[in-house]
Amino acid sequence: MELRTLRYFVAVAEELHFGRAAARLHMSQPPLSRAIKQLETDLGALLLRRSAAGVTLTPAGATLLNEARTLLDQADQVRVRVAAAAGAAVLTVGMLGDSTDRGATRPAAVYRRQPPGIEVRIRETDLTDPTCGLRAGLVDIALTRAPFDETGLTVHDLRADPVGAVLRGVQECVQAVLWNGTVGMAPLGHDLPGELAVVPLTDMAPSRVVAAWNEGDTNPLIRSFVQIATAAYRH
Amino acid sequence: MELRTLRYFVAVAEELHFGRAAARLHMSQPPLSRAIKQLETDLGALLLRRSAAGVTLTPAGATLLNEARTLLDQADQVRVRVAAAAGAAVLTVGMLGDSTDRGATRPAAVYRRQPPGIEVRIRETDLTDPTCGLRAGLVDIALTRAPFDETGLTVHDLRADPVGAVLRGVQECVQAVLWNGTVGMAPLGHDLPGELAVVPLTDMAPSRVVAAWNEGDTNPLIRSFVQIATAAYRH
DNA sequence: GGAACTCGATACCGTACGGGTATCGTCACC
DNA sequence: GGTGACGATACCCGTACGGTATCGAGTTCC
Repeated sequence: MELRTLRYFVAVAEELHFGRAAARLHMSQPPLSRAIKQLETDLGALLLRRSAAGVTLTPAGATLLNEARTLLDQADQVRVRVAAAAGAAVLTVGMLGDSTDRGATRPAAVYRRQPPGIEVRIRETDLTDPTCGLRAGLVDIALTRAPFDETGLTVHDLRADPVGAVLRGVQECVQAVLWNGTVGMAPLGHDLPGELAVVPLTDMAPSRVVAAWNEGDTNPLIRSFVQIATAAYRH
Repeated sequence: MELRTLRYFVAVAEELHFGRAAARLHMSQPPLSRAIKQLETDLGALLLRRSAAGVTLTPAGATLLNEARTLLDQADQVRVRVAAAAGAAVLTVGMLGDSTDRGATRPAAVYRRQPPGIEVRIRETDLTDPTCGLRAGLVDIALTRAPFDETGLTVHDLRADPVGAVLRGVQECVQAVLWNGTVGMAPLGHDLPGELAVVPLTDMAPSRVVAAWNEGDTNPLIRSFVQIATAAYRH
């Protein structure tokens, strides 16, 4: 029973679907199945009932889901506390305007609960700099949207919004195409002003919300922040 | 940062000596050094100061020692709670008379603290059956002394007492050798009746206190009991 | 009722990491 | 300055983790 295995189990137990859980964990389904089975033999208990109707939790599985969540939370806090004891007490987060809603509130709250006051500074930037001042050293970590030039940066996917075309009417479309060769596009899942219509585009790569930081950055708060942000961006 | 790595760190932080910690973990020193270094880069903090005078904890290391201990304790309790939820609620422990002092009290106490009352039954046996009725199915796990016939059993070392020769006087020795080719021997670290003297024997394999259980036994309480017993036998 | 689809399990493979032994570098300490 | 102790380094090997391809069972739909 390792923390990684518990993360796997939590994913499966929350999705109740091996395929989706594997996608969420950025891995393929077979090793995930195997890991869960190993966890079951290790604990000596059946955790999941696999049936054609879907995956359900056994009593042991339900218990483990609760326990594992708190254990993983505590493990995250261990990282933060050690970082604080090591003296790294400030984390500056850069954000684009359009993701302000959910991105930073939760991680900031988690950090503020830590005993030795770690400071999280939020720096909002406009859309002209997708890296929110990462390269300039203005922020330690950026919550932003791909794609952008990733050289020298480490990028971690947080969420993939499907993309839709923003429309007002036929004339508008024609005008838009005439002007710059395309119609307006926006990630779905947001509320747009009332008179606008959005048509989902299925054959287009979804818009990725990502966390990015400078490749060699040793600030230990980055990793824990990414973990918390990952959880926060999953509704 | 995995639980295994944290166990490694706790061992080193408690021993303040890589070699002894490696011995305690039943592994060699180089991979242990490497694992600790990896943990340090993973956490982004220096945990230990290595100097010729010895190993000392940094502030970050001291914090991690505390945090890791509680996290590992909680991980052990997760195992127990899952086992309880799966319905395995009874563990019978067999013990030899001479190890009663420390073996079972601590694990039993830990188990009694668990919410869904897991029952730990203690069964003491005399020295005629070193496996305390393991093969007969009378107990789930035995705390006993090696060596004995280990076929079909899994054996886990808990402690290695150096062996001493028990003496009263020269005549006694001579008599003993004449009688059965040897003098009396006993593991050290125990209080013997006052008039007896004990001479440590250095060239003799130490007496191993071990936990043993039937090889295919799936009772999930066994593993957590072994972990707790291991900790309890280290003073 | 059979064809197609869904989804977890299985088989198999390559690599990476965790473990081992051998050895080095560097301090204390005679 | 020689020697011993101890952590770091170099190197090797086996396991185990993650990958792709495929199977098998169960549901759905025509």
